Amino acid sequence: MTDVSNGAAQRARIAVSDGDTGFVQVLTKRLDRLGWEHVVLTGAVPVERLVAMRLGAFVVDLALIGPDAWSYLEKVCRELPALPLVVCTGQSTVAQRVRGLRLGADDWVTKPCHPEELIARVEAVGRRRRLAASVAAAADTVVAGEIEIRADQFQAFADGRSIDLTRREFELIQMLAAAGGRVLEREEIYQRVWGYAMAHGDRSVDVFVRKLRTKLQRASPKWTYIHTHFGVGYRFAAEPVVEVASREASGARSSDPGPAPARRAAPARKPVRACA
Amino acid sequence: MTDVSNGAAQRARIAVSDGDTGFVQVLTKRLDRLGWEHVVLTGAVPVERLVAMRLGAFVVDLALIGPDAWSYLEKVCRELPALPLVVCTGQSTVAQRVRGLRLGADDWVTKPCHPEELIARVEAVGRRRRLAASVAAAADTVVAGEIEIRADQFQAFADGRSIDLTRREFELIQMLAAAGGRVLEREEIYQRVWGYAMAHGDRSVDVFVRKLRTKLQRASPKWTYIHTHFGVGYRFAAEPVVEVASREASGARSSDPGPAPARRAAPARKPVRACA
DNA sequence: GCAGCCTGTGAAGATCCTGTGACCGCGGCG
DNA sequence: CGCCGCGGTCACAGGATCTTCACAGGCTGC
Repeated sequence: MTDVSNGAAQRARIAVSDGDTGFVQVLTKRLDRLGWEHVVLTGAVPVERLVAMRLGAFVVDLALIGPDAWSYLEKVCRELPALPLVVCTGQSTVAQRVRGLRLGADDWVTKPCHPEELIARVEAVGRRRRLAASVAAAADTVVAGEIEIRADQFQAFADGRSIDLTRREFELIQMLAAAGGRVLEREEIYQRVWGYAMAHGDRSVDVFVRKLRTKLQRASPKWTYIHTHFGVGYRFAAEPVVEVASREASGARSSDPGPAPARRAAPARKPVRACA
Repeated sequence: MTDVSNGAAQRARIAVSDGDTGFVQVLTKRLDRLGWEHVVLTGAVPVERLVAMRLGAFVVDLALIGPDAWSYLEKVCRELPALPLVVCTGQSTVAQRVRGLRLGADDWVTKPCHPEELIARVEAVGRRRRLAASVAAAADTVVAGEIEIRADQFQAFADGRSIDLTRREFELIQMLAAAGGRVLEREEIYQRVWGYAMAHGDRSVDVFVRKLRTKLQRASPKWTYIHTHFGVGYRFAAEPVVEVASREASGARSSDPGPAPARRAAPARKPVRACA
């Protein structure tokens, strides 16, 4: 299982990537006094290195990144959704700020800016949790039921055969599988897989879940992997399909409606259903 | 148990407390377009009312609150630590902003400010909160009697098996369980779970309590969890079903839906009531 | 013991949510 | 240039869930 993270929290480690050396100096002095560990970066550090740093927060000046700033920002947000990220720039337009925030930045400050405020903002962002939960599930392989999700191949396999997932499908299943059986709301799923805020009414998640289910079912008919929680979202968990003697029933969700006084005791234990 | 705030919910509901009607108008129009539910507040709304609103975010202009702004802010942060809070003001000094952020505000924007940016910031805060919540969710499990209420699954379990609660049912039981054994009046329950004032004569709470009792009894027959306080409301507490050694079962108003129409048994005593 | 309000039940609709299949635009490839 | 795989959007249909009602039985207060 991939999952989670470092949870523990040594001292807050913050990375600052900014071109204004004077500003950085004042800032680091202040951080020192507060007992924060800090790293000063001087350019676009590859995301993998960021992951390895186990940061507690990341302050970045887009100007220092160069022309690829946006894609860099997007990548950081995608790979490290749990990393508190504060963008710090000189001039910037409303549109830029909105774009950055929607991509996943947690805050955006415009210089000139008082170091104390920047620190307060970083604190505010990371306040309630000190988990550099690197979803960096990146390098490993997850096995669930009959399938195997290999990050290094961007593909999932059943019984050794590729399931032929497209890129999005793969990202979706990987994200779900990495959640460790928790129910994830559509918005969270969207945010993590697509990398930006979900528009109201967007059904993409549902559609891809269907595509995934179809392929999974074809590859591994005896198991169900993605469960719907009505009114909430989806949950990933490999569960064997309990088939009551009947024939059909690929459907899965169906068995027992509820308070129904009649039926009961068919399945010795709860199989697939979760909530709905 | 974290508090209820915005469980996870329906459409994002945001409260805006700002004196600049023009700004508010533009903002609400924008929110409408995005499909967000919104409430406009015109002054310092008591924290209890905020709790009942089940907000997904709160934008507040300190100037509108008056001289007690700071203590108000502090109170809101203390009572609703999970509520995404964005302060919005006209002029402000670095010291004020730092103070506000330290107190618990998630962001602080200074007008003039483009509505779009404010919205993007609110979204960013909400997103961050949600991620944090989902990680912390694991710890958010309440156990009572034989059942276990898991926030990360939006579901309750008895003996490891899902009780198949629907979303509302789950929110209701979670809310009741979070009350720590206090008797809650219907109105309060309704406010907290549904998020708005209960219409006179609305029986929804009763209906859902029944549904819950039915499912709980099916899953855990030896315990009673929801107790009626006649003329008052309901109280959640796991109590073993008192079995009178002899024949009849304790009458307990929630006796048993199953065999139903048959038994009646003079209730030797009412085990359920407490004070009323 | 009686009248009157309060709560427990069941069931019928009204609503909202998710599953589907079809359709479109894009970009890579032959 | 046409074909094809992939992402993304729509509108519709089937269900699941939520509300609302009407009725019956159980408390309370007198």
